[in-house]
Amino acid sequence: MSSKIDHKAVAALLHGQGCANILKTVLDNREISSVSTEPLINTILDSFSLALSSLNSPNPPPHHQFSSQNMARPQKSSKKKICGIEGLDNYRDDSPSPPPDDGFTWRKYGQKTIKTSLYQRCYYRCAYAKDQNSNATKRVQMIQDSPPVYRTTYLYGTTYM
DNA sequence: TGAATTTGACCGCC
DNA sequence: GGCGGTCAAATTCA
Repeated sequence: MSSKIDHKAVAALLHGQGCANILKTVLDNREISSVSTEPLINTILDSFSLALSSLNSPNPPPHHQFSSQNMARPQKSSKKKICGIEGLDNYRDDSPSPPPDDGFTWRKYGQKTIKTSLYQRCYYRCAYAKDQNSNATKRVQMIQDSPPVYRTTYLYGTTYM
């Protein structure tokens, strides 16, 4: 039980670390004028809040991006072909650029044109999913062209076979 | 040559 | 039947 919570906390911390790296890159490149840093800062703070909440309580905290409530079709995504998963969590992040390094190594396994969107959605899976017994996946989709906005949806699934 | 990516097909849910 | 998500073979690249 606690291992599940630890995994979620670690995942949230890694996500926050990745966002911090992105923020650092943005600041290093003086991209402040073209890229808003506020969403990144909020994401970092949210990641820490999520991690702390995961450590303190098995129940996820209310969260503006913790998307059970904002996901368009959360039931479908959580049911599809993900067998034996407990505590499947979604974490959504809208950024001006796709995160180059968010703490995980991702391997792309699919790309689809979404009916309700003009842009294609890319599907990534943790490259070490088997080693870490993790079903973490993420979906990256451009939702806006100018200025570019990429919606990254993380799904942290832990299997107990 | 091995690893990563691409892409069409398949599966299950609504 | 339509759609989104995943699989797996084919292709590309270092």
